[in-house]
Amino acid sequence: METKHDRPPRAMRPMLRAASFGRGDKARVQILTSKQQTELGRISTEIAFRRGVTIYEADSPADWVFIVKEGVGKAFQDLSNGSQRVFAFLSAGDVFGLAQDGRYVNSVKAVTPVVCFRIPIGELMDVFLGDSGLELQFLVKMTHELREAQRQQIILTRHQAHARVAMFLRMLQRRDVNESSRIELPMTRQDIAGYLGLSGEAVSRAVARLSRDGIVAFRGRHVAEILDRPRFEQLAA
Amino acid sequence: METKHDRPPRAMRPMLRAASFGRGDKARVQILTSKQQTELGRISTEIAFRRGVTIYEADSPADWVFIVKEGVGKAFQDLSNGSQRVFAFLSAGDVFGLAQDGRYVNSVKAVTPVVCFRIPIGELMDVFLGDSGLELQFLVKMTHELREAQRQQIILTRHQAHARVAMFLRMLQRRDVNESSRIELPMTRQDIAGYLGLSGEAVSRAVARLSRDGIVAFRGRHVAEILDRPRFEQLAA
DNA sequence: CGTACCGTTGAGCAGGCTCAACCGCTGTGG
DNA sequence: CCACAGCGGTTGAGCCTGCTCAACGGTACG
Repeated sequence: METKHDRPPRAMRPMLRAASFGRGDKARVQILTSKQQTELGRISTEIAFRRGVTIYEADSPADWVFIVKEGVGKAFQDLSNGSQRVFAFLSAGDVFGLAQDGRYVNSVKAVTPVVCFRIPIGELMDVFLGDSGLELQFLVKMTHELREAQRQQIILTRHQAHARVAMFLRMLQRRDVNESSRIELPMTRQDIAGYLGLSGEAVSRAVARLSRDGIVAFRGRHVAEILDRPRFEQLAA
Repeated sequence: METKHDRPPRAMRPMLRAASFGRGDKARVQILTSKQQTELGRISTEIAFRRGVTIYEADSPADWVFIVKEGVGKAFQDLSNGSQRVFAFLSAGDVFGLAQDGRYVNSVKAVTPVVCFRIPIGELMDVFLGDSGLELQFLVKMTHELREAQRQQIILTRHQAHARVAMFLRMLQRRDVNESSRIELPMTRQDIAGYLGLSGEAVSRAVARLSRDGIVAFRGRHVAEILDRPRFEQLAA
């Protein structure tokens, strides 16, 4: 390494790799301009982690955002059954640490030795809030969507069909403002099957089972009603 | 409905619903300020879709971004085996249509009658590009991540373990700039299992099978090499 | 009122999970 | 230097549940 400059050379500055919105690049490429790199570099510090080290734990206060410079990390959650759901392997140019409710949602560990750029979330937000802030709201929204997608990945790794359907119902319930026990399902069973990664028949049987077990009652095909909330929550947990 | 104003009343303006970064709200709430709503309203037009109508098709040119005002839609892809993977059910306050490479990645259909705010992508980008544009790159990145998560959902609904492992290997291969047939796997088999939603044993057996079938050779535990590219691509498709 | 498609139910099959034993590597302490 | 403990990985046996194929019933829409 020939780092003989006071300011880090180009290769030492943060990279963000992604496919862009516009026409042109389909590959995962660097999307920051040199100027943007400098701006990020100004507010970030480099930090190294040894292999196997926990970079942060889920639910801890989210004070920093990280960008991977080199090495590989994993973002994961420990599930109640003792297994571990890995959401992503993080490598050079990946961001992690964008939080929800001021806390990290995943844990992150170093799979190999990892070097990151660490950015105080407050300073990053200061940069973002420069103008109308509209864009920030879209960023928030996409981050939210990403978390939803991760939650859905958990659902998809659940094996029991009736548990998947219960999680699906709870998702719909949460989406409404009023969390009544009455849930509207405007979509078809096939749509649900496609969403849950099940066959249509499996959804049918799962619905029948929830009904038979007295956990959820179905008033027609598009309305569900939670009967046994404790068992429902346990299934959907 | 009492729409007697020239300018749409508050309830008629775009909403974005999400959980925010900061401390406070854990629920899915409106995140736009009144001013931001007005700004969006200025560049958007309302458009209604009848139930069952296709709002856009995957791979078609992405000229608009949509925000759901009311109703329910689904974002999906038709898979090669004839089934349909549903990535999300879209309801009030959801955004869709942020593209990759100038084209939509999913198809979207109206599950119920749907009303959307439709925003020309060019005008939205003009608003976003107001200042440094740094924030936009984060938006791009998170959108990219979301697509990755969706791709992973497809993997998770693949039943055959060796197909999942093949898709995983191809993902790692694509991540490297040089798409050589030699693939580094720094993570443990258990990490892979957690990522693919499989047991550790299933990963072992899948690896053994790929090896036995002459599709992939494993040089130690952390290096794979594609031997039969056609069959590999077919598996990972 | 008719015709699709959605939904339900049944029978049989297959692939992944669990439990369990064993191998091999690594790091540690006697 | 060697013995051992611990963990990751592999392999085997048996069970479980979701998929496939198939037939039938119901609903919604023209």
